[in-house]
Order: sequence, then structure tokens, then C-alpha cells
Amino acid sequence: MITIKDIAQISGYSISTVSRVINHRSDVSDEARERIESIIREQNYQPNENARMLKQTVSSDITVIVRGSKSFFWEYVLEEIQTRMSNHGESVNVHFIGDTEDEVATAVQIGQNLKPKGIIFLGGSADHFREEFSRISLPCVLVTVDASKFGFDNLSSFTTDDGEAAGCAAGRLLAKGHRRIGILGGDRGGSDDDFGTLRIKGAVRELEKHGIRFDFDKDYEPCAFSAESGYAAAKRLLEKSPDLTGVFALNDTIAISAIRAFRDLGMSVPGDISVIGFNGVTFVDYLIPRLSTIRQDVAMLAWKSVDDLLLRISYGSPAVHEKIPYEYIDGESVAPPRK
Amino acid sequence: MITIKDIAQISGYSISTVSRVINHRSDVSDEARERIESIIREQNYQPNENARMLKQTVSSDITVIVRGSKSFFWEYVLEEIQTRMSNHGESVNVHFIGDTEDEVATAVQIGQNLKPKGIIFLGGSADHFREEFSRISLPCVLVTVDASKFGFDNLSSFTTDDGEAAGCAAGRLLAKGHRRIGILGGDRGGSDDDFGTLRIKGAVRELEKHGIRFDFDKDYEPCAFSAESGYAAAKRLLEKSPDLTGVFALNDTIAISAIRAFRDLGMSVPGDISVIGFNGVTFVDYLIPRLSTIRQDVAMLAWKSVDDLLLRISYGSPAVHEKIPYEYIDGESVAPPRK
DNA sequence: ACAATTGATGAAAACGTTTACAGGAACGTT
DNA sequence: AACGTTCCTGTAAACGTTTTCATCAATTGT
Repeated sequence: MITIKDIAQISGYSISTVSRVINHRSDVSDEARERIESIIREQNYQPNENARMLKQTVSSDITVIVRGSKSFFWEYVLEEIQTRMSNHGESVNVHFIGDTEDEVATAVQIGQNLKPKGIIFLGGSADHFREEFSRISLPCVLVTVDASKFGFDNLSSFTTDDGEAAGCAAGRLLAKGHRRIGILGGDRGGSDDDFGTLRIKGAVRELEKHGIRFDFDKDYEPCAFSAESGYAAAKRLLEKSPDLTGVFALNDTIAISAIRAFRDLGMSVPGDISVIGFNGVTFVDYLIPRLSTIRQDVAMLAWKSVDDLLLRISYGSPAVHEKIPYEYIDGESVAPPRK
Repeated sequence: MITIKDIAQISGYSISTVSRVINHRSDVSDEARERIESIIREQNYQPNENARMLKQTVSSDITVIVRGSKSFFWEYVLEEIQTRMSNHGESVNVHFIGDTEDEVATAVQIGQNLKPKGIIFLGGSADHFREEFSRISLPCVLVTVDASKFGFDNLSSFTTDDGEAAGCAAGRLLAKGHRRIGILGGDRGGSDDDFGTLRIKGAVRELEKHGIRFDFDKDYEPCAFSAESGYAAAKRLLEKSPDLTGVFALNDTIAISAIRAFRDLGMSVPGDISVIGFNGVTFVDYLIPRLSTIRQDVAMLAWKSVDDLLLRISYGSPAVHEKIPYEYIDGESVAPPRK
């Protein structure tokens, strides 16, 4: 491997001067700079990042930790974050970790090694943000879990109000005249901060507000957030409750496969049964039928997260906790129930 | 930050002994090991990866470099690679880079810093694998571009024969009786190794084999591999050639949005026009209509890549270049043309 | 009883950088 | 002529590890 030492030797300058050139320091003569730069290019020299990071106390970029199964939704948020960051001239590096891993522990590791200026958590679990988080002193942002209750002054959070938005979805079905409404996806055992649980609770609350008692045994069917699992669950749900006229699926993937399942059972959507999804991932507008869903304002979510983080990095502004708007997308999968 | 030195001090042992414990060396007394391990736990000590990597010549894992826009297809391959690796007890770390970046240059960097045992390239551009690649001496695997012609003995490749598979797709339309067939997606200016170009050429070749002269001006419409762009292109294509009865889309996303576009133009799929996709991403089986497509054997692609890489890492087996099978998935989006 | 082997440990030299500090040249100011 | 600046450069000490080598004690073999 070719090192800074080699460059120094070849150029006739000392290691420190070469280092200064690499780091674009101003206190180098033009002559030295040109000479060294040309040699660096010619020798194809790349500074060793490990050695660099070992010495430096803070690197130049920002880390995003994405936790949980990769979904269209995260992809989408991530993309917005990346564009927004690069608009600000910042570079981000992304770490994916599994559902079973602890993002705070990962963040501690990363803080030590990559030394980012700040961290954004995508899809954190509230459980992990207890004491351990105090070991992190960097500015951080948590997306989709409300962190106000943790009270860390270096942790902002931006969330869609999952409960309220799910209530809105249920409300749409009610407004169309549906009374027999089922819920599909997630599982009921989750913690209070789990977005699945929040959506279920929010939808049920809305139904009960309209005088409908929700029967979990009959009208709810848990499933994972995948097409396979949504398809099977949709069939099970309809077997239990053949009289349902509307279904709220906890995300779009489940909604899509549920529509297919209903059709395979000989029903038409929205003729015989209405389906509403959640998230509003890009391609739902191109499906047949176009999916009715709750679209979260992902661009705003990403923008606010990025801008808040950068401001806090630069000016030490205090952490904030905000809700991000959502809207109902009126597709073709919801209609009034048959009389 | 708490370092190995601190652990040494607290435990009363020397730095070297602590290091030996960290690295699970055998030449440490049980007494020392227990003592030190407990202190490490209690102090929450994490070895600094930078310092570690600076010293070590090879790390314990494998790097996957994914280039180009994130697509369902890559997600899918990546997932299979990860499961296969973890079956072998290997850990992988993944790097995403943009369409404009050079994956070989990235690999050189990574080779220097992360020091993986091997590298898998997902979606490489043939252009980059010329001289520069010779700077990499690690075992590597290139997925989806045939690397046999480069002649590097540390570079294997596994590819679906895009041309042949696209020919198969076109063949299906022909077999159903279609004669007016359009092609949607990619662009014609790509290099000979670009999978888009290969698919276009393969399909056209098949058509011409059956005596159909393909008119690029009328029956081809380029577009990006996204739903938005596919939707618009599909409309343009039909405007130019309203008499088409079959369309081959270069990937599933384009196919899905094309179906929607045709429907919005008042046509039914497959009644008025048949559509066939490419890739066979998981959820196409749940769409309405189920998409007819070419499914690449992603699991095999991933398995072969992983196994080959690991074998070459362990035993220095020679590099190989293999084709991966594909199959036609008979969905609901293809039917004979109306008389 | 003495040499040879084994086992556990520590001292110190790397790894490739950055950076605090010091030095020297060239220049302008008193 | 002495001094203070300014500009450029080099020396050397870090950063937190791993690893080679040496040491010393305890065990084994003859």
C-alpha cells in the first residue's frame, strides 16, 4: 500500500506538508501544493481512512441508521433524506440493521468509529432509547417514534401521528357508509410505541367513537408486513367474517395483497369490499385499482429531520418534537357498501 | 472514551493480555480471561474499530457493493445473499453507490479501509472493470455482467443471459399469435454490457427470427426504470403505434405502470393488449392482473455468488463465469390478440 | 539434578495518519 | 542593527490497537 510517507519521500517534502495538502490547509506554498498534488494523483494515493479516523475527533458526515425490514417506505424516506442532505452539501452514510438489533448500541459503536456529526434513526424501537442513549452526546433525530417523553436534550423526533392517521382511514370507510370494518396486519402484542399498535388502536378508537364495538376475535387478523403474509391473512379474515364490507390494512403491501386475495375469493374491490392502505408508497398510484391510502408527507418528514439536525449541529439549537402531516389519497379501492 | 489501556489498568494486567482476551486467543490463563472479561462488560468497553483495522491486514467479513438506483430486484438479490452468507456464518456489509460513481474505485477504497475477505459487485458497469480493477487482488464476484472477457483471475461472474431471456419473453408473445409487438424501457445508447441494451437486442433478435422487422422509431419507446417514467412512455408508445397488441417492458415496474396507462387509455389488459415484464419481483404475483414476466432465479444467483466467493477465499479456487437460469411466469397479462 | 519444553505474561514496535510546537527565512518596522 | 511578523516547513508525539519477542516460572524428560 502506498502511504503518506511514500508521497513525502517522492516529493521531497515532509509528511506534515503532505498531510496539509491532503486536508486543504492554507498554510502551504503554491509550489509545494502543486508538486504534491500531482504526485498524489500520479501515484493514485488514497489516505487510509482508518488511520485518519483514529486521530480525528469528528468526521465530516452524518449517519443514518435504518432499523427493521427494508420497506418501500424506508426507501422513500431515505432517498428524500439523501437528496436534502446533498442539497446542503453534506454526505450521509447509511447503516441497515436487523429487527433484532439494538440501534442505540449500534449508534454508540458508530459514534466511536465513524465519528459522524449527527445521527438520524429511522424506525427506532422506543425500548432502546432508555438509559443507554445517554452514552451518546451527538445531536440525533428519531423518525417515526415520538421521543418527547424520553427527555434527552440531544434527541429530536419527527413523527406522523399514526393513531390519528389510522383514525382518519377508518373515518373514510365510515363516511362511505361502512359499518362492518376489519383490520389487517401487525400484531396486538406490540409496545405502545410500535407503529402497528398505534394504527390499530387509532382505527378502533375511531370506530368506537361512531358507536361500533370492535371485535378483535372476529374482525382483526394479524400478519407481517409482506405480500405473502398479507394475502394469507386477508383470506383468513374473510373466512372468519364474511360480512365485512371494508378493510383497513396497516400498510400498502398488505392492502395490495388483500385486494388480490379478495378477488381470488370471487369478490370485487371496491364493489363487494373496500380496502384502504397506509403509507402511500409511490407506485400505488399505478395499480389497478389505484389504492386508497393514507399518504405521509415523506418529503417534509425528511426535510424537517435533516434541517433540524444540521441546525442543531451548527448552532446547538434545542431538540424539538413535531408531528408531520398526512393526507388521505382517494384511489379506486374504496366505495360505498352494497345495500 | 474508554480504551484497552483503561481495561489493562483496572484489571492489573498488561495491554497485550487484554488484547489477547478480546481476540479470543488461547494463550491466556482462565483466571486472567474471566477477570478481564468481567471488567470489559462492566466498563462497557468496545474496541476501537479504526485502530483495529489500522493494524490488521484482513477483517472478518465480506463487502457487497450495490451500484445504481435501488430497485426491487437488487433488494431481493441482496436479501438472498445475506441469508446465504449468514448460513455460512459470514457477516456482510453493504455499500450503496450512485449510478454516477465508479464501483471499482470504491472497491479499492474499501479494500484499503474495511479490508474485507472478498467483494461482491451488484450491478456493475462493464466500463469500470478495465485496468483499474487490477489494483484489487481480493477474490471478487460480479453479478449480472459477464466478466469472462476481462480475464481477471480473481473475478468470477454470474449472470442471467439477458438477451436470451428477453428473446424468450418476445417468443411468448409471438407464440400467442402477436405480430405487432412494442418494446418499452431502457435506452438504445447503452454499452453492450448494459442489461437494458441486451434485453432490447435479444427481443428484437427473436422478432426478426420470426420474420418481423422491428421499427425502432415506431415500436420502441425509451424510459427510466420507474413507474412515473414507464407510465408516460407507455402512453407515448401507444400514441405512435395504436395497433400494437403486445408490449415487452424491460422490467416489472415499467410493465405495471404500462398496464395502468393502457387502461387509462380505455384498453383492457390482456384483452386489447398484452404486457410482459422482466425480473419477477416478489409482489407481481399479487397484482391485478398477475403480471406475466421473466423470473430470474435470484436465489440461485445469490447462492452461487456466495458459495463461489467463499470457496475462492478459502481454497483459492479459480474464477468462473456462469449463466443463471430464468423462467417464464405465466400470469394474467398475456393473451392471444383480438382477431 | 540439569536441560529442555511449555505456558502465561509484559515491553515495545509497529500501523498511517493529524497536529502542537518549534525553527528558519524573508520581510518590514523601529 | 535589533526586533517582530508572516509564511512555510519539519520533528515528534499522539491516536488505540495487534503482534513479535523476550522473560520468567513451572513442568517435563533424561
